[in-house]
Amino acid sequence: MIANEVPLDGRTAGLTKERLLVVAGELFADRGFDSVSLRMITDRANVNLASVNYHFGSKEELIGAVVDDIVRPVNERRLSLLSLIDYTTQDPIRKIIHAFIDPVFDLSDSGNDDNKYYKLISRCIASRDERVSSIIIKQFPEVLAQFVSALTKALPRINSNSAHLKIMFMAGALAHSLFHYENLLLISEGRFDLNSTEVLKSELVSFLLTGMNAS
Amino acid sequence: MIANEVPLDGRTAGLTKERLLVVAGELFADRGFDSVSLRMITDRANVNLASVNYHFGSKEELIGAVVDDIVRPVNERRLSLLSLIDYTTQDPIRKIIHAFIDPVFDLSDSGNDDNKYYKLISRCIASRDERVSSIIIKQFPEVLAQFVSALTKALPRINSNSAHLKIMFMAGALAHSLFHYENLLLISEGRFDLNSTEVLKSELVSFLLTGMNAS
DNA sequence: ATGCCATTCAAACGTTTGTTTGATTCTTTC
DNA sequence: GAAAGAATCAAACAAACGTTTGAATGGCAT
Repeated sequence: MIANEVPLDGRTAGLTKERLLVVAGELFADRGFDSVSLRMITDRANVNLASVNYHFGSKEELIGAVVDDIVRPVNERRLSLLSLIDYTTQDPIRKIIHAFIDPVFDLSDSGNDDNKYYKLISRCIASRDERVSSIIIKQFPEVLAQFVSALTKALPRINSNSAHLKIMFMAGALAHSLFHYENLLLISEGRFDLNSTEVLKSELVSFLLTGMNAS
Repeated sequence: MIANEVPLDGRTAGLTKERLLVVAGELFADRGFDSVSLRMITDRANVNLASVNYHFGSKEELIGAVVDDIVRPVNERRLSLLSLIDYTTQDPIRKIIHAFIDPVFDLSDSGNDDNKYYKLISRCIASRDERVSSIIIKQFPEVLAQFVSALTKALPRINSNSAHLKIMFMAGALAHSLFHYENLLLISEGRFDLNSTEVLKSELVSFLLTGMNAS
């Protein structure tokens, strides 16, 4: 073995597949799923074109794997955080909001300024692409139902329609602001001191917090 | 002349171009810009394939025309409504919100349940596609700046960062809820009585109204 | 009627796409 | 070390794409 390649888990198996997932994620985050060809992905990943179909079966399944890889952990974390909430303590609504948005903000790209995970997850949340929403649609109704239930516990007087919609508003504000975070920095031309997403997050929380309590 | 085709305005000129814009808008709204081929459009519009390039030059310019056709009037209406606001009267924030969202909700598809304009405009708002955002990006900074300015007049204590972000939150909540309105109805399986977007709109307004006033 | 210009049309163009193939290389196992 | 299996590779595949072409068609002014 020449060993000029970095082994991942002993065998090279899994290395190519892993690289494809990573690189595809980066490109999908930047340009969307359709605009990125398999050749772009395999070139950048330094793997053979055929390896996509070998490891994943098709481009669609690659997209599915990339989306599932980022959406599933976020939704699992959301439900996990939600289940920990004690509704007898103060400010349960704040905790509900954090349960929804923290797993997204916590997607760290090791301090990188243009966080590919932010772009990718917000692209997924906002997507109406059949290939993406078919994955989202499997998980989101459960997530939505749980958060509606949580909101009802925290605000007994809220009705179901209103609760559903408020969760959607939250999802939209989250996805949109993260998605266009870069553009916002560009437009502002430096007038903005949002050097980290911390400001964005705290503004979002206070915005949502009052919104949730709306009549 | 066999006259088995329906004439529109005496001459056929303009008919084809108009039909292309309409049909392309419908398909783009449903499936996005990439997934829709020129052949789908021309088949459904009953026009020749080459007419797209004849009338618009390219697919990209067709997309641009469709997007501009829906985005420009909305933004013009927004600025127009915004300029009418008297900040000495009560509740200027409510008027700001209405100036932003009403032009979108007013995009009527003659009472059609699945309003193609809603889908299309929300797709545009949420899009990061270069071809779309290149059009959005020309208009939105001005719109954003005007609304930030308006928000500052209504809430003198607000800072610029916060104002910018709140406009983005509003845009996100608006686009996302409109975009997934159909899905929301599907998920709810009838439990929802959102038989019109009126409920959505009033919930959105009250949500945004309190959110804008957040600390 | 004739010539002119705009429009439409069927057909083909060259690319690019995702996918498949069959041979080759590497790794593991006995 | 040889056989077996997994993974990689260059090459080619058919299909779909946006675009272009050149002829055919239409209405309209002269």
